[in-house]
Amino acid sequence: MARIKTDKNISRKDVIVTKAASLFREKGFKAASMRDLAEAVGVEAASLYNHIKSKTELLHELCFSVANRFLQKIDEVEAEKIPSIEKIEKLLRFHINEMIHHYEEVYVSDREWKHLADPYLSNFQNQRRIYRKRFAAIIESGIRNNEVKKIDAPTAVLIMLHAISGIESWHRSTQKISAAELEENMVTILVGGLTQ
Amino acid sequence: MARIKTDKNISRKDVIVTKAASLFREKGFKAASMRDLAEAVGVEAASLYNHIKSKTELLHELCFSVANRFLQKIDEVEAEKIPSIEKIEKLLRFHINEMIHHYEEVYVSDREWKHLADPYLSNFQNQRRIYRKRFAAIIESGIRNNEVKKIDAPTAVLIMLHAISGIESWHRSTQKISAAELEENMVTILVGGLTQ
DNA sequence: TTTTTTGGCTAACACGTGTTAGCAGTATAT
DNA sequence: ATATACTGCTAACACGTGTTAGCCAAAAAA
Repeated sequence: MARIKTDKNISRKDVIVTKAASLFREKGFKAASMRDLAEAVGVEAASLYNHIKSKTELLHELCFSVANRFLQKIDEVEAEKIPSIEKIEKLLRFHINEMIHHYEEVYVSDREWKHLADPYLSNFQNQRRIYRKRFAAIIESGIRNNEVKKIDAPTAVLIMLHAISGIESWHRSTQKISAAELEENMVTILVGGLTQ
Repeated sequence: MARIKTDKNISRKDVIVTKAASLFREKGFKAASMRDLAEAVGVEAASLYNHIKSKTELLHELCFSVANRFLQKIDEVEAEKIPSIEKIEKLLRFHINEMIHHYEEVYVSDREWKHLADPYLSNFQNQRRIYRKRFAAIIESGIRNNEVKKIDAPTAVLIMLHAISGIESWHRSTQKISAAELEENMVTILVGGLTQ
């Protein structure tokens, strides 16, 4: 009988959620089956249900744990007393690092949230919309202070967030530049595109 | 008996492919069923098979028709005798307009190609890789000519392509700026991020 | 050691999937 | 008008899905 291996402080459920993130990223939520997941965990499909309620629960957990981290960060950044352009750069760097170091989760949250079921779906979409508005507001205040070009703020947000999701390609590429280089290049281009 | 309606020069297959694009975009390839598609077309599921070979054939057609348009465009742009930065801007504007006016197809090609089956899958990935290399080469020549900042070209490509796929959010948003404004804003930020 | 809880297993379910076979109207060409 | 090619239908298939029930061994608690 093959038990799920756990270290201290990592529940078996956490192991499942982590493997699920990896699988959902690779195949997509719908295409990844519970039998696939079971195999990845080293157990029979039915056994998973000793630890989780449903397949969608896995998606909830992934999506909201990511969303919460971003909301917490924007709370923190908004409260700081620094120029808007620095706030933007801070958020940007946070996004980049999340995408680099929590790749699978962030990617899944970004691409697979469509498959959430209500009420989680509406909830998630709301949080997302609000987050983007708050980000846009920072940019607009940067425009008012002449720190940022006169551009459409929602469009700028859209560009930045999606550009960062391109780190997916970096992860998959064989000849990677270092994470630090990647971060600097992205900041150079994106902040450079806003300022002056 | 409810026939599929067609105008002149539009085959019933084209009608199906178009509806498929819309459905795959909305639900994702795996989650969109042939019965969904049939309903959208106004027919029973089995009837679709008088016009198409399989569900994946629909995905092939969508992915490769988009890919071919982009390859054709980069052929054209590479051949022009203009500064690299202008080539970049031309490609950028082409991408933006494709995403604006052939939204569903381009989106599906971008997000759902994972579900292609070999040999189409390898083929598509190859074309994609080659396209990005050619794009990166243009940027690199721009760097050599001091038209473009010293940045990592593959990273710049990744940013630009993914930023453009963010037009998805524009399509879904209720308060849209005009397509022309969107284009100018994107070019301003992205080209601005590369130059100087 | 004994008892209880935890976590695995097999078997099975109800259902949704893509697809095929065979048939019958309908449009098109002769 | 007759023949032929289209294009729709119903019925059915084989299979993969998420999930539950019921059972038993192993770990944890007593």
